Amino acid sequence: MPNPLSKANLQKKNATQPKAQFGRAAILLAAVKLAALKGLANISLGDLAAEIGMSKSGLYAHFETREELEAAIVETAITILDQEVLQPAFKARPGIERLRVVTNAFLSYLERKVFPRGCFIAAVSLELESRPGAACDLVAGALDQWVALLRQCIVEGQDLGEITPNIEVTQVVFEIQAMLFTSNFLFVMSDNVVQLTQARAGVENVVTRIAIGSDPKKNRSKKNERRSGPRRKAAPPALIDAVVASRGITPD
Amino acid sequence: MPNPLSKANLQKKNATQPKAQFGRAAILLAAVKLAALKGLANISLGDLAAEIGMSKSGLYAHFETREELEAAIVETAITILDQEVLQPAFKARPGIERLRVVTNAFLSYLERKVFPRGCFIAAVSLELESRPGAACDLVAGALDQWVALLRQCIVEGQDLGEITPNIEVTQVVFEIQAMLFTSNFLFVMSDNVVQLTQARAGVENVVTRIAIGSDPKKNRSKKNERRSGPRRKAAPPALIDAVVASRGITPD
DNA sequence: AAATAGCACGAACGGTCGTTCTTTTAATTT
DNA sequence: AAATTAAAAGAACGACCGTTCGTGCTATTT
Repeated sequence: MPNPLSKANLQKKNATQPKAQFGRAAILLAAVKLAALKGLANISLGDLAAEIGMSKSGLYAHFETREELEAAIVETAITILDQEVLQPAFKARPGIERLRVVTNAFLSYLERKVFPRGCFIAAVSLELESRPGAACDLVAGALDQWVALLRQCIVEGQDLGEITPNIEVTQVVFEIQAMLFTSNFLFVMSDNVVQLTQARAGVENVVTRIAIGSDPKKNRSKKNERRSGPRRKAAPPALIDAVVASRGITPD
Repeated sequence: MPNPLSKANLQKKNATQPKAQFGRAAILLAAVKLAALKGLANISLGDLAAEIGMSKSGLYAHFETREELEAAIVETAITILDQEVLQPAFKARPGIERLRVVTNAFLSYLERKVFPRGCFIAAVSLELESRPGAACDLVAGALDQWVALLRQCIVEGQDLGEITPNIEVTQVVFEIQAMLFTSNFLFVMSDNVVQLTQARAGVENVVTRIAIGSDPKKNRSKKNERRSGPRRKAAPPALIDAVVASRGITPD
């Protein structure tokens, strides 16, 4: 029933506007970026809508509720982390080699600022720990996957004879995680790549301690120049920005 | 000009209520606890007022604005951290001994849950990093103090001949900080004291690597049974709860 | 050509937020 | 005893929040 007297009809505009046409993916990428900057709980639908240039109510064509949006944001971020860090690790050779690949992949992912404020999962995990729901379950699963990958590297190294069987694997995993996790924190706080280098050296110190057949006296600086070397090129632009730009969205 | 017809007069209650009488300190302790649970930016004046049983407007007798309240909260938390961790460290003997004391003090401060969700400074530092102001400056100063203390321990150890002069002090500080910081994160996430033990072992592994005159072959499990032992007693109740209770405030 | 379905809009809702103002009460000072 | 002061209450404000609703475009399907 078309009503020619409706308010909307009275204020009809030229009707030649581009009518942007957003998709779930474009919204989610902007939302992930915003959530990384301000925290998952601190994004408002108004801010998000303004960021991508659409109205608040328009968002409800894609997400039934705010909670569903948050879960979708976390899911998107986990997918990015998976592509950036976990997948490259799974493609690498087992053992210490894989450990070095995951280390470099994670630090590169920090250096390139795939997320504007460090690892997204680390940023939201503390916040979500006290707020159960779908989003919380997703990050818990991602954290489990992450720890399992590190543990797998150590056990593989033991099976291959690279690593002493006489260690507490859990302790080693803790120390490696400590290097990477703290690197994330300090790099965000200081924006100084030295924090990334120190994490690399810290992991290497742990590896030296548990490795078999490496002279424990003085081989603490080189030794990984070719295997994990090709990853040290000029950093491409941050993933989120790249994808968002490719869709013609101007975030700011 | 007493107005006997005022609304307030009409709903006058028995007027024998205790009229609690709060002070800045009592308000701040409850506020610190609330901020530790929900994040500094996520406390509302209404929640805080309800928590301590007074009205929102009553808070404005003590704090001119919300920002001032936030700064005061951070200042209070820093004072607690200082008393719990830094002061005991400064009283200890220099060098490795002091490093062990600060390590144990920090882990004990986590275990006793002085703050309900781990180290308050660590929790709010990321949040404040993107929100300049008085509160941000305070945590930045506290972090600097913390790093300076760890560095001081290492340098002292070198001067005393306990630690090899042939190391990069900054790298060692990074690794020690990594153990403690990650312990904080994982302990909050899992509520499992194993994370504290692993941090202690991790620090000890670093110390073993840089120490002079310690047999690097097999002394990786005991060796700190007496020096840092006396601190492993039954944990007293959390500081905040204790102080709040002593003032007769029932938080929940 | 007509009907349908998916996006996106503006307006409005009830609720909560930080803040201000006025008033009452209790304690202290004069 | 009167005056002053500080602590706290209570009501109200404008702004913003998530959400709903009715409507209008535009492209696809019938």
